[in-house]
Amino acid sequence: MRHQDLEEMRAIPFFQNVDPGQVEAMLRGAFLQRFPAHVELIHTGEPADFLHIIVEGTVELFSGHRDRETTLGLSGPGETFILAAVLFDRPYLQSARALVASRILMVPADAVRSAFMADAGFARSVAANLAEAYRGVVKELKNQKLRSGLERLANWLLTHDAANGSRGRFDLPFDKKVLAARLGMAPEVLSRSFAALGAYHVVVQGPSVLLRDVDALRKLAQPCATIDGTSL
Amino acid sequence: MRHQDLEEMRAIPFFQNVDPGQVEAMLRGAFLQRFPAHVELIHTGEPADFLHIIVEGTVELFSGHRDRETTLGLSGPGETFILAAVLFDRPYLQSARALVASRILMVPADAVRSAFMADAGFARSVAANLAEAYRGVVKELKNQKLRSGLERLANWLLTHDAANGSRGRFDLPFDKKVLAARLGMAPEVLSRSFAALGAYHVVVQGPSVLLRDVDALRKLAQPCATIDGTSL
DNA sequence: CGCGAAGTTGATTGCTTTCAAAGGGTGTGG
DNA sequence: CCACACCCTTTGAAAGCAATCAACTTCGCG
Repeated sequence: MRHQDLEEMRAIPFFQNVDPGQVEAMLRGAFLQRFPAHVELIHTGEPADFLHIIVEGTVELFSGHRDRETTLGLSGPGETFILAAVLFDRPYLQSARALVASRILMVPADAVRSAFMADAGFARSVAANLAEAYRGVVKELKNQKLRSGLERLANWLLTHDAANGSRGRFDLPFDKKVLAARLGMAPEVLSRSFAALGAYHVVVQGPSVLLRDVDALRKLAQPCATIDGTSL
Repeated sequence: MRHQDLEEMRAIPFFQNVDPGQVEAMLRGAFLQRFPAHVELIHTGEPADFLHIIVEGTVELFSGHRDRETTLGLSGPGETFILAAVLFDRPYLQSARALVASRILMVPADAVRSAFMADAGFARSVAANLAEAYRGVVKELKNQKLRSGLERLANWLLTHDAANGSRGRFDLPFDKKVLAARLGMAPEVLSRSFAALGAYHVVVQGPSVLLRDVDALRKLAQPCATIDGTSL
């Protein structure tokens, strides 16, 4: 790894408040890898050899069973996956693929476990990361079980708009196909849902989205602090 | 708390490999409370004042939104909830109610946070607990999104039978209403699903379940290590 | 013996998926 | 530069799984 890269890696939030010696030890055996779009990074059921940390890009977490497949979440820069499996040497529960060309820091699992055992600061950092991840999945489970597809879309639009300056206007950050998967619906349903949101003055043209009546949309969506989170 | 109770509390797995001084500090401010059935222990959205540890009984984790309600999981003796919220002083994402009369150890949140900051062993114990909880929710999300109601029931039956000696015969540990909620379906649907499993030689009479053809059931259920877990 | 909750069964509705087909944009190779 | 292929997206039609509403039965318990 280049010196400049190393410095960038040390700045990752996950490594803050961790004994620098332990960070060095983890980075020593790590790879900073570039992956092209669509490449599968890890596969459900395999042993957890590396902790992955997204430096740049977007990753889709998904899993299949029989002939079905479902998207479990999207992750962006600064986020890790899949820490829980790496920590206790368990098989991955999810697969991951790069949605766009991405840079991923791959830290050997045993280096992570060593640091976890040796350094209290890192153990706390790990716990914080796991706590956030846990809360994220719980929110997603509630989102899925308590809302209709239309409501999930409405809330995603509001959350995404808020995260982008509340201008009531933005471009979708990825294909509608991906958004549909993120929201847990078939692409056809997303298309129909966008059409249905016309009644709430949501105007969609290609990737551009215009929210002309945020209040009406909010009334439909009923956003909720214990469901709507910070994930993509 | 009585001396005998204190000893029982110290034996909780969650407290193993933790500095005894920190355990004492946490237990000092803790309550060992008895709750009758149906009582709500914590409520979604409220601040996390206590870490709850189930000593005896069964607790249902659930949450509501608008006029809907969904069960997110069931927990039994030895399990904690909701650690993630307590650790970082965030609002509960889930509500909890006792399904049967239960004994719950309630540890003040600030005592937990103090121990977490002071003791590396406890920090690791917390991380382990969160990792298991995280994996549990991911499994549940996959169970919900990748399987039909009938498949969820079939797998629950197989898992529960295996956890009880694989005798192909057991009694339901709680009302069918609760099982339906656990599996994410309306009680009527559970009833119909049981009827449908007659074709696989599943015989149900009241609370008693008889699996007369485990192979056929397994073929339908297609159990999977990355979905089927250890939860109730 | 009767009340009430739990469970079953039937009928209906609705959300979502699936299958099918067509339009639209982009990139490549001729 | 155009033709074509391919994928994304949309729209239409049909089918399915599950929720809801309603009525009836069963069981436990006072």
